[in-house]
Amino acid sequence: MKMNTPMGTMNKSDLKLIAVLERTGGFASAQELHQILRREGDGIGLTTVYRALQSLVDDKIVDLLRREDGEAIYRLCGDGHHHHLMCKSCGDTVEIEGGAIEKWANTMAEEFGFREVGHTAEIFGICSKC
Amino acid sequence: MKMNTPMGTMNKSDLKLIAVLERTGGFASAQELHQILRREGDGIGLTTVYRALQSLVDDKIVDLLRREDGEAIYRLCGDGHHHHLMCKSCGDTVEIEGGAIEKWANTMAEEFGFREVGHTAEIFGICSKC
DNA sequence: TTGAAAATGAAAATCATTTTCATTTTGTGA
DNA sequence: TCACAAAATGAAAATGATTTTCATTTTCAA
Repeated sequence: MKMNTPMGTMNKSDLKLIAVLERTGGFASAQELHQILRREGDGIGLTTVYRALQSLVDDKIVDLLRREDGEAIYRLCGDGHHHHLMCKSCGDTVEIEGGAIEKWANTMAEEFGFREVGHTAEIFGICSKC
Repeated sequence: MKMNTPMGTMNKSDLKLIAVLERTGGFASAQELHQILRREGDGIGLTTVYRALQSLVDDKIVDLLRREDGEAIYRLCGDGHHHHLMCKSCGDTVEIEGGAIEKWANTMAEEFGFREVGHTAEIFGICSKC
């Protein structure tokens, strides 16, 4: 059990959200996560769900992506930086290696004199099942 | 059942939006496009802007992407595919080539059996001026 | 035990986007 | 040219996710 996180604090709500995300194991929106917890008898409020997710994203414990309609969806991060391949149809996602992207981002940023560089890169399409 | 508007039958609003997108040449949200038109003296309504953009997206004349906050942003499809390097501080943006990304996206998608593949990739940091 | 800080949640506020609906514009056949 | 139906328009209301406000409860160290 982790006693201290390097960045930010971990409270009960954070842990609840992590637990649900672990259990469901995919992407889910804040609204969906809230419904799941409610259905299980937890009286947690929607506001708290949003706050917990926000803090988990800040601490890089969960990833935030977007559905096609713009709704935010969350998922536990594995260790290290990675990217996603998401099916537009069923929402299935695969975590993928992005070594080429890291290199590309750093090269470009350096070329234009940027510092404190980050990047986003996601691939989407239709998976073989759909 | 109504079919998508064929190239020949575009209405005034569609053309206005295309014109603005051509002129500004990058991404813009519906709200921004509306403001630009208003500023230029066009009394077009926000509803019409949304409707025109929707129909242009349906007709594959413009692309729809998402900002980090989930807001929809639009750009002409014809524009060569490129990516952006944006300053987190002043908002300055540089368009950059993404050949490496195209290759990466296609390779990954193929490996996992995805089709109709698209991708997003943006870099952000602090520019030299800031 | 106690008081301050952190956490919580209900309700209100925001904000992009969509829907409704009454009105205006446009195109077409007579 | 005229009449009229279909298409286009926009103001205002509705929607839905997310954020903010604020009063109350919980936690925790002194």
